[in-house]
Amino acid sequence: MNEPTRQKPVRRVPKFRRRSEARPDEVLDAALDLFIEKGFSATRVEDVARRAGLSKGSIYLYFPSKDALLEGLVARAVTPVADSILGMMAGFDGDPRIAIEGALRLFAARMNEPKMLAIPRIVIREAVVAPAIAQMYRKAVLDRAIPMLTGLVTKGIADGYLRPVDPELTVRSIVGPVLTHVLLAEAFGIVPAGGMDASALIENHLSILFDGLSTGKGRAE
Amino acid sequence: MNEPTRQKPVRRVPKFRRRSEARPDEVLDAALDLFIEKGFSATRVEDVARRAGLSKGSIYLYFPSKDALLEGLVARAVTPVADSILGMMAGFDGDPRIAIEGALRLFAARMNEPKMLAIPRIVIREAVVAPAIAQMYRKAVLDRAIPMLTGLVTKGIADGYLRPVDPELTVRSIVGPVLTHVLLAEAFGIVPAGGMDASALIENHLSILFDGLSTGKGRAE
Amino acid sequence: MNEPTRQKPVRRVPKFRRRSEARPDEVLDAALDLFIEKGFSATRVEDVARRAGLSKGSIYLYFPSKDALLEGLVARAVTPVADSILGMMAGFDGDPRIAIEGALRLFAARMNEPKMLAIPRIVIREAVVAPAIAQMYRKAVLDRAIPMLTGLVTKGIADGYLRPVDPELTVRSIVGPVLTHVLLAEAFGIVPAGGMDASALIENHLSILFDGLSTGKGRAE
Amino acid sequence: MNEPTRQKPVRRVPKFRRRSEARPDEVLDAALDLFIEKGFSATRVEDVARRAGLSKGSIYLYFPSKDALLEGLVARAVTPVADSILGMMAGFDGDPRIAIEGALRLFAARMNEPKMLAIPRIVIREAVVAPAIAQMYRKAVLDRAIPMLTGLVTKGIADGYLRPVDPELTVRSIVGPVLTHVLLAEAFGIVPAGGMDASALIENHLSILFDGLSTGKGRAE
DNA sequence: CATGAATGAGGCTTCATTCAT
DNA sequence: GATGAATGAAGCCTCATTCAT
Repeated sequence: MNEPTRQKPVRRVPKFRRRSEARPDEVLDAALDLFIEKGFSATRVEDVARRAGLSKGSIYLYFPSKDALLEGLVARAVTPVADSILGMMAGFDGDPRIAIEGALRLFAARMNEPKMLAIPRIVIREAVVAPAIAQMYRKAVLDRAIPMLTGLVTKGIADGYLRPVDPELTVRSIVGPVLTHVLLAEAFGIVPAGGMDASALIENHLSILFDGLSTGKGRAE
Repeated sequence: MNEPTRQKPVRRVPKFRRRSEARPDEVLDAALDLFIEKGFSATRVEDVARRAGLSKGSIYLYFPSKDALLEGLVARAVTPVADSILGMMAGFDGDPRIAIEGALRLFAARMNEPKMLAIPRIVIREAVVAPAIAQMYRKAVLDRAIPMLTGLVTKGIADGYLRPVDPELTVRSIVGPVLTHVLLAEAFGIVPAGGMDASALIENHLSILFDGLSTGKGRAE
Repeated sequence: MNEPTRQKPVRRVPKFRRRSEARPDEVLDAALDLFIEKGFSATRVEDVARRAGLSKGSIYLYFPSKDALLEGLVARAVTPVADSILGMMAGFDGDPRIAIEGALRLFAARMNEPKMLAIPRIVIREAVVAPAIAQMYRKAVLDRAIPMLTGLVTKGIADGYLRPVDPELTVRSIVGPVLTHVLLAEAFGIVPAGGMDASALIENHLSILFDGLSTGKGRAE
Repeated sequence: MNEPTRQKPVRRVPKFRRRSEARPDEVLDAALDLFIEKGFSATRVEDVARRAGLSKGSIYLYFPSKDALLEGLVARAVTPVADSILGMMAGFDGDPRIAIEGALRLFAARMNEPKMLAIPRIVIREAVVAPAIAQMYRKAVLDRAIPMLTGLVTKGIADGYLRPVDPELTVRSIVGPVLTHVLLAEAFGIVPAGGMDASALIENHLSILFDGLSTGKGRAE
C-alpha cells in the first residue's frame, strides 16, 4: 500500500520538545483540512507545511511525495470507519434489518463529520487521475462493506425476513439514498428544507426500503 | 504590461483549413474524450487541440480559456438531457409511479452512455475547485429535476397513490440507488455479477421502492 | 482551477546555493542591466535570472512578477538620488542660483552614470503602458523636486535675486536643457562635438539661464 | 527608409466603392490612435484592423509587418512638420531671435496637437527596442533641425546678436524647456497651475533665454 | 531533525503572421 | 482585393522536489 515513511525515531531525551512521533499525523491533519477546502491539486505542499507548522522541506521527511499524503490519509481514515461498521455487522444473526439500520445510522453519523466525509469525496475526485488511490479505498472499504451487506441480504432472504431480491443490486438500494443525500449537499449545496438531519433521512429511507412507497391503490400487480 | 516581443515567425507546413461551423463542437468532443480519460486538470489544452486536429492556439479562437471548455461541455450536454427527462415528466397526470419508472429508465439509459455520464462525473470532480461549474450544473439540471420529482411525489401522496412520506427526502430514495450503481462502477470499477444491465437494477430497485423489502415476518410494526 | 499535473521531476546538476541576503539586490542589478540593454518588454524573466546566476523560478522567490522588478528598481534608485539632491536644496537660504547650480551639477553627474539614467528612461518608456510605475516615480521624485525648485525660484524673486518670472514655468527652463542633453544622447545618439561633458553643458546653460543669450543689439525691448 | 508596401492599385470602375487609395492612410490613422492610447507593443494588429474597418489579414496587404506601421507613421508625420519649421528658418537672415521665436512657437503649436506629439513620444518609447525607427526619426528631423538651429546661433553670434556661447550646447537651452514642458505633461501628467498654455511657457522661456534670469544683485561676476 | 533557497519542467495564454478561399 | 481561420513560437508564472547548511 506504499506506506509513507513514518520513521518513529527513538526518543533520546524525554523532554517536552517536539514530539516527532505525532508529526506524520499532524501533517495528515493539515493535509486533510486543505484537501477539503481546496481540493487535492489546488493544495500546495507548502500550504500543508505551513498549516502543520513545518517547513516545506520537512514534509518530505515524513512523506515521499504529495501523492503519498493522500494515500496516507486514506489509509488512516479508512480502517477505523470500516472496522467500526463492519465489526457491528460481522457475525450478525437474526433480523438483518436491525443490522442494516444500525449500519446506516453509523454510516450517516460518520458522514456527517466533515472530516470523515472528506476522504471518499477526495477519493472520488482523484479516482480518474490516481486510480491507485481509488483501488486502495475500494480494497479497504468497499470490498469489505459490499460483500458484507450482500451477505446480510442473502441471509435475510434465506431466513425469510426479506423478499427474494437480487442481493447485489439491493445493496445499491440500501446505500444509495444516504450516499445521494450527502453528495447533493456536498457537491451542489442542495439541502432539504428540513436541514441535513440524518435521522430524518434514514427514517424516511428505511420506511420506504422496508415497506415500500405504494399504498394499495393502482399499479397493483 | 506583459508585452510580447517582436516575433518573426517562419511558415512551415500549412495544414488543412477553413471549417469553423462545426469547430466548437469538434473541440468540445475532443475535450470530452480527454476529460473522461484523464480528468480535467491532467488534460492539457494542447492535448485537446491535437485531438481536435487543431493547433494549440486555435482552441482560443473558440473558447477563451481552458475553464470555458468545461463550461461549454456542461452547457452543451445539460440541456438536451434535462429537457428529455423533464419533458417526459412535466404535466404528467395519473399514477406517479409510471412517471418515476419512465424517468429512471431514461436516466439509467443516459447514464449508460459514457459520454453522457462523463459530464456529471467531471462536474463532481471539479466541484470543489470550480464551484461556478457545479452551480451551473445545479441550475441547469438539479434545480429542475429535483423539484419536479418532489412535486410528483407530493401529488402522488395527495392522490392516494403513495404513502405519506417526506417528498424531498424520498427523492433521494428514488434516485440514489441508480446513482450509486453508476458511481460504484465508474469510480471504483465495482460491477454486479450480472453486469451493468440497467434494466435489472431498475427492476430490482423499483420493486423495493414501491413495495418494500420486507416480508411480513418480524420487525412488523 | 488551473491545476498543475503531478510532476515527477528529476534532479540533474545542483548549482551553488544559499545566499538570500543580497539576492534581491543582485536580481535588480541584473534586471537593470538588461532593461537598459533591451528594454523592459524585450527582456525575459529568464534573462534576468540567468544574468543573476539564478534559475527562472527563483526570481519569483524575491519578486512576485516581472512588473515588480521594475517597481523594485524604481523604488531602489529613486530614493537616494532624490534625497541627495533634495537634501542639498532643502532649507537653502541665500542666493538661489547657488542652489540651482549645485542641484544641476549633481543632477548632471547622476545622469552621467548610465545606471542612474536608465531608470527614468525606462520609466518614460513604460509610462504609457504601466502608468502605475510612472506615478510612483512621479511621487518619489518629481513631486518633491519640482515644488522645491519652484519654491527656490519664488524665494529668489522675493529676495531680489531673480527677475519676476513664472516660477513653475521657469522650472522647465532650469531643468529642460540638461534633460534634453541627456535625452538626445540616449535616445538618438546625438552628442555634441565636444562630447557629453556635463560641465561644459552646465556652464553654457547657466550662463544663458542667468544672464541671457542676447547682447544689447536689436530686439531691445 | 524601408517604405511600407503602398500599392496604389489602378482604378478599374470609378464608382464610389472602397477607395483603396486612401487605405494605407486610414490604417496609419487607426494605428496612430491606438499607439497613442496603449503604446506600440500593447496594440495588436487586430486592434488596428478593427479600428480601420478592415480585417486583420488586410493590414498585411498594405504593410509588411507591424513594425512597418510605426515606420510608416514616422515617415508620414515627420516630413511635413520638419519641413514647415525648417522652411521657416532656412535662409533666414537677420536677428536670429526672431527665427528662434517663430520656430519655437511653431514647435509648441505642433506639440500641442496630440496627434503630432504622439510620434516623437512613440519614437522615444521604442528607441531602445527598435533603433532603426529612432535613427529614421533622427535623420528625418533631428539631423536637419539641430544643425539648422546651431547654424542660426552661430550666425547670430557672428552678427553680434548673441553673446558668444557654444552653439551646439545652446541648442539644448533653446529647445529643452519646451520639450520638458511637454514631456512632464505627457509622461507624468504634470501640468503647471496655469494650464498647458504654450504661449505662456514660450513667453517665460524666451524672456529668460534671451535676457537671463538674474537681476543685477549678487553672484554678479 | 529542520530549514528554505533553489531548481526547472510544464501549463496556460497571446499574438504576429500566413494563406486557402 | 478581402477575409478570418489557423498556426506556433514565446512569454509568464507555478509548484513539486531536492539538498546544502
